[in-house]
Amino acid sequence: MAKKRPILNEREFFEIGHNYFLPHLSIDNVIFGFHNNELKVLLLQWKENKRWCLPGGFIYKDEHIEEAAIRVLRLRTGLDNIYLQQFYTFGNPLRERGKHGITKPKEVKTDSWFMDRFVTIGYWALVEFSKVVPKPDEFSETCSWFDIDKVPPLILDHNEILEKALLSLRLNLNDYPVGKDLLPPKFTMPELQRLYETILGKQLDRRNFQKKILALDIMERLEERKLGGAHKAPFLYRFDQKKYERAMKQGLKFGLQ
Amino acid sequence: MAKKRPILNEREFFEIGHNYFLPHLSIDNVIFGFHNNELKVLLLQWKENKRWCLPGGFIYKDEHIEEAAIRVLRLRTGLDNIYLQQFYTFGNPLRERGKHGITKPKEVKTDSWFMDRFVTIGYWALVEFSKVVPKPDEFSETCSWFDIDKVPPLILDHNEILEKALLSLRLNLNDYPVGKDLLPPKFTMPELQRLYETILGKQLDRRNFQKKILALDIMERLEERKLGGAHKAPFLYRFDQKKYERAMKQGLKFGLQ
DNA sequence: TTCGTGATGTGTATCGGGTACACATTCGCG
DNA sequence: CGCGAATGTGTACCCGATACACATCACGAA
Repeated sequence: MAKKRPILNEREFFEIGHNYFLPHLSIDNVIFGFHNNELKVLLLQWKENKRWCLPGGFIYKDEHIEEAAIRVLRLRTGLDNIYLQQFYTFGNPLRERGKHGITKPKEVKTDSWFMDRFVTIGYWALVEFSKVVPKPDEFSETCSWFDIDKVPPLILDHNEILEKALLSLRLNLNDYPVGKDLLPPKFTMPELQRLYETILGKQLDRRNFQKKILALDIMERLEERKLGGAHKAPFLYRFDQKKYERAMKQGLKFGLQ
Repeated sequence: MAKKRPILNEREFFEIGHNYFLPHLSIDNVIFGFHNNELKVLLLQWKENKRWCLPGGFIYKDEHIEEAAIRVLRLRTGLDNIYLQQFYTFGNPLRERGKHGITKPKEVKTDSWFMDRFVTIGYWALVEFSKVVPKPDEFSETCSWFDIDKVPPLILDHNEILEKALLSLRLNLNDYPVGKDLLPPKFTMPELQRLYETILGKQLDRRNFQKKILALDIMERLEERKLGGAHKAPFLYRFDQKKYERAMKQGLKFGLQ
């Protein structure tokens, strides 16, 4: 699966990267997390112009595009075995870094493939916030989480890509228990509800939410309660892998509108 | 929008096509039609090896990928102003014509970009069967319709692409009145039902189907009936553009499971 | 120690869409 | 002219979705 890949230094990357990567084609990952009752997305800040962007990368000539997306995710988060969902491919001919004020490093004398027009394939992933150690890439000085509703203007069409990822995530909410990936192993019902409310962008009825989620029969209530809050202590829950797999076989519906 | 593009002859296409098209990147269209109560898909047959494939094409260096898809659709069907839905991008590194017994024409002496590994972007379209004049491309001798369940083995991973298109179409059935594009202007309720049954791959109750479809209030019943059948003459219906637009504004659901 | 606050835990009545189903009608054909 | 087969139409029921109320309890303030 994971082949040995050449390691290029920065100058080599710009000058001869096109010998190793597919030209004109890139990957962009929208990596979602959930923390403090807020949906977050992982962004990088460029050294050069201080602007923010989605974590992305390129595809080795003999690499599956999904492999490339997995590689990018691993490099930025340290995480493996994460489900990635391809959601759209963006192919505006104006997707060209030079047309958006991005330049190659001054040390690079030759023309660079990096400045060409790029078609980019978008993937999103759901990760457990606390497990992530954000790591900038070679072009970035920072890699950090942003509240989904406090995302700054991003380079190129990355804001549009993020929007489309969120739409796709919403659609997937009906077919996949997103809490399984976005929450820590033990969580409370209010936390799970807040997650759904954030993704859907609207309020849900507490009692009906609990009824519906529990009816799926894919999680178990623990004896423990979450103490420390200023109010009645809520129960902790945990996804039950066995129950979950059994339910998925029967074709589960998570439709919460 | 539609820019002037150079016209390449066959030899030029193979030998210098990479100067005009994005390398390693292609478009494949899954074009659906409906005729004789059967869902159909448009396929091409290669001159060279007589094998069948999806109509596809390449992307000019300054062309939007969707523009390319529209261009391919127009070239094969003669149709314009058709909605195209991008559904998935296929990026297996083994998508390389040489690895699947496809060769370049013998007249072409140089190596050809055409034989490289390709990532392909899949679109599907719904067209009115009777309006289409299937037209083969330069590499094909035939362009014709196939029943969706009688599709032969196709080149590369085109069967997989077709499968995925069908899945995507099924999902879209809930958000879009497919009959509007796939049926002639006047149609009967049984015809519309057969269309849904074919796409969903299962039987629907006649009375409930009619109730649900009419409840959408996007079509009108005409006075005419369709004569000639061996039984009671069914009414003809027509989609009403005004009603349709009004309904879409309110967020319509075509959920037929 | 007690009490107030505010969030959580649980149950019930109602509404509406979805499903199942039956009988009358009518066109073409033999 | 009557038969067969498909269409036109209406009703009862089921279940999930929604709306909603009251009891419980952890913390913190008095």
